[in-house]
Amino acid sequence: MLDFAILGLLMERPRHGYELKRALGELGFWKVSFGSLYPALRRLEKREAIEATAGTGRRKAYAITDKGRDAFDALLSTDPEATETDRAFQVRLAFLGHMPQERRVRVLEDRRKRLTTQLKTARDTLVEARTASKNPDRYRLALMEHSMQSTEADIAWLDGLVASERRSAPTT
Amino acid sequence: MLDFAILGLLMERPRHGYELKRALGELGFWKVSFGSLYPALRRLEKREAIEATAGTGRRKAYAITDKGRDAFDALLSTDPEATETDRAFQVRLAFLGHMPQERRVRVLEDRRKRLTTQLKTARDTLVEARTASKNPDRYRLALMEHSMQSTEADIAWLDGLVASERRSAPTT
DNA sequence: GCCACTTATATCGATTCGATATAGACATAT
DNA sequence: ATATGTCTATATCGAATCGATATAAGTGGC
Repeated sequence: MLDFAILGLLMERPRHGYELKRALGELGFWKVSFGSLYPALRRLEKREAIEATAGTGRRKAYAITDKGRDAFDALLSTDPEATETDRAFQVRLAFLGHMPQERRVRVLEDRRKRLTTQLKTARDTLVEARTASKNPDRYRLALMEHSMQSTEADIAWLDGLVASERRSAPTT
Repeated sequence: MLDFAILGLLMERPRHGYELKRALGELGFWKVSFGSLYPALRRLEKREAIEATAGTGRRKAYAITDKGRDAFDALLSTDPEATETDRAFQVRLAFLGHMPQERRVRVLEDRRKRLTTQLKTARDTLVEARTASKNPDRYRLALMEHSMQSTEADIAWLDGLVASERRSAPTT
């Protein structure tokens, strides 16, 4: 997954390790650690998906190779599993621009569907926690509520994305 | 961190592994995997912080020991590092009820402060991404905006918690 | 020159993940 | 009754990721 993210970022232009970390971190949902990043770069080098050239000072500039581009395209066109992580979705979203428009909408709506299911489950457990007089801890209740609110906000956000997607190229 | 969460849940009553997974999952912010859970239980057993007794069927009921209670209290009264993870904070929050009231407010406000800083940084990078005419990818921008909105929502939520905290026992 | 700070690459051990194996319990259909 | 399927439950494997730390080069102020 980190590999996917790195390949995606290198699709635009070469970057060195630290810069990749920064670029990923700026997206907001994943502060990758060095302990993840550098081993990932080694992995990708070994697979010949990227290659390092000397940069300024200590820097190593990594560039994506043809093999790497193929790997990226393969990952991009693979449909997400039902078990897809939040993080995996967000990485996918970061590179949605590489997909044809109708697939983009599909990805967004799939995600929406999954979040909706998740929301229903969360709502049920919350109701159950409140009714069953198991007098649940106050802060635990707050956490459940907050998680529900976040999911609701995520759904609304996805709706916004879908809408702007349709605006930019309406489907018949 | 998982160890802390497990100890916290077992402070109330004995539970078996699967139930711990469910209880944690219901809080919404962490779907622990089996691959994390069972090794964690082994760790805690080895440290004699918990002990297993036979339950119904295949079940093993885990109960916290005196050593475990001590360990939990120690973790609870340790101040969070500046580098504290989202997840770590939420675990801490789940057991905030075990703390004296004035410490609770402090924890919440510390967290608020950190989120505010984080928000400022995020806002800056977003502005920079938009202005510097690096014409950033549309979806990457959307991710940044979303992450900011989430942080804002989190802050508002924390404010709510602090308010209700003060209501329930105002400070002088 | 010296100090502090930021940038940058790297590695270590431990935690966590995701997938999978196994099997008992229980309901429903045949 | 028995086959079938679904849910519960414990467990393990290899790999990804984390968090802390080491190291050193570059940068700016004094």
